[in-house]
Amino acid sequence: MISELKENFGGLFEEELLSEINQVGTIKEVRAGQKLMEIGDYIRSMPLLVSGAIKIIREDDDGDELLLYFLERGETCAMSMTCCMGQTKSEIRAIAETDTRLIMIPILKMEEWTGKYKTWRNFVFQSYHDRLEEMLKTIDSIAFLKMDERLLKYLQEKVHITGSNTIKNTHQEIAYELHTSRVVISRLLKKLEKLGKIQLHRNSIEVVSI
Amino acid sequence: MISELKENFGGLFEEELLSEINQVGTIKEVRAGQKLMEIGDYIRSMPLLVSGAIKIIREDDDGDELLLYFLERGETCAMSMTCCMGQTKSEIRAIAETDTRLIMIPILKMEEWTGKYKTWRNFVFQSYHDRLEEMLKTIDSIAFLKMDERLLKYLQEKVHITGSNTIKNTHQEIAYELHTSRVVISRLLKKLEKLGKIQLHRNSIEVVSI
DNA sequence: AAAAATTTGTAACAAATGTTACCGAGGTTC
DNA sequence: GAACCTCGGTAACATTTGTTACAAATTTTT
Repeated sequence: MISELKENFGGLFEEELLSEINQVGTIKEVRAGQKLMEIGDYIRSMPLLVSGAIKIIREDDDGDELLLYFLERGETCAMSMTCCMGQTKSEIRAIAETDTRLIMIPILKMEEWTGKYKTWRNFVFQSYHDRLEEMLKTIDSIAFLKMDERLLKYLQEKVHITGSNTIKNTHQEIAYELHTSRVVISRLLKKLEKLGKIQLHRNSIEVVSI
Repeated sequence: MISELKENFGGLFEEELLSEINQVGTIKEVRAGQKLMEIGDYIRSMPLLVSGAIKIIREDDDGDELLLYFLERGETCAMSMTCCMGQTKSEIRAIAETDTRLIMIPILKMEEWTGKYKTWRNFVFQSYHDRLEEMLKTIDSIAFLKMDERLLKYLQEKVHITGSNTIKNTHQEIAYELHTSRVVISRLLKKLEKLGKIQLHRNSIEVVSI
C-alpha cells in the first residue's frame, strides 16, 4: 500500500502521516457498477481514492436521479467526511464508475489527525473546497445550460473519467444521470451524430471530435 | 462585541477562543442591498454573521444570475474560508439581504485557531457541511422542481429570512434571482394570488398563507 | 402639470423539453 | 427457429418555459 500511497498523496503528507495511514488504512476494491454508499447510510470510514473513479448521485423523493459529479484518484468524498464527524446519514449515492481502489480511514483516526497534522487539515480543507467548486459547476450546468450543452459536457466528462473514447451506456442510463427522458437523449445524440461529433452504436457511443 | 459574540457563538466556543475573537475581530456593518463581495475578489478575512442575512449569488459568463442561498446569523461563508486559505478568487457575489452585522476575522488567526482549538475546527467543519447541504438543496430545487414550486420556495425563504410577510421586491428582481424572465414570474405570481396564497401590490408581495 | 420612467398585466407566439406510442433491429432464451 | 426482451429511432402531441409586444397604472423627474 505504501507505494501507491506515496504515488497519490506523497507530495501532500509527511512521512509520519503516510506511515500512520499505512498502518490503520484498509484497502477496498470495487468493480465498475458496484455501489459504495446508499442514501441514508451511516458512514464509518473515510475513503481516499487511489485509482478509478466514482460517480456521486443525488435522488429526490420521487426516485428521480441526477449525477452530481465524479471523484477521481487523489480525491476524497467531502460528504463522507462530515457525515462521519456529525454522525448524520448520507445524502447521496456513490457508485463505482470504473474499477476502483480505495484506502479506507477509520473515523477516529481522521479526527485525531486533524488536530495533529497540518498537512492533513489542509488536505481536508482543500477537499471541501474542491467539492464546493464541483457543486458550483454542477449548478452552472443545470441552471445555465440547455440540455444539448449539458449532454455534450457529460460526454466529455465520461471520456475524461474513463480514459476511453467509447462510452458504454444506453441512452436510458444517460437520461437518468441527466434527469431527463430517454427520447430526449436519443434525439440530441442523433443530432450530435449528424454533426459528425459522435458515432452511435448499440449500447455504446464513440466520441469522434467534440 | 463580547455580548453578541456569546449570544451567537457562546455555546460553540470556549472562553479563551471567545476572548481571542473579541481581540482580533472587527465589526462590520452593512445596509440591506450593499455588496459584501464581488466575483473575482480576493478575500482577506472571514466573516461571522452576528445579525441580518446575506444572499449568495452565482453568475455565468453571460451575466445571468442565480440565487444560491442565504446566510443567517451564527453562520459563516464557507467559500470565504477556502478562498482565504487557498488565496483564490471568489466565485460568488455576496449582497446584504437585510441590514447586517458581521465580525471579521483575519486569515492568519483563523489558520492558527484551526490548529489550536478543537471547537473552532469543528465549527469550520460544520460550516462546510452546512454549506454543502445548502448547495444540495439548491440543486434539488433547480433540477427537480418546476418554476412555480421554486417560486413558492423562494417566497417562503424570503419570509423566513426577513421575518416579514411582506416581500419588498419587483417581479424583475425575483426573476433575476431565479434565473428566469419577468413575464414568467408575473404569470406565476398571478396564479398564486388567484389561489389566495399571496396578495400582489406594486413593489411588494404580501404572503397570506403558503 | 407635463413628461418620463418604472412596474405590472396580458396576449400571442416560439422554443425547449417531456410524454406516449409504435416500430424494427439485435440479441437472448427456450 | 420461434418467442421474447432490450435498445434505439421517430412521429405526434402536451406542457413548460421563454420572448416580444403593448397597454394601463403608478411613481419620479423635469
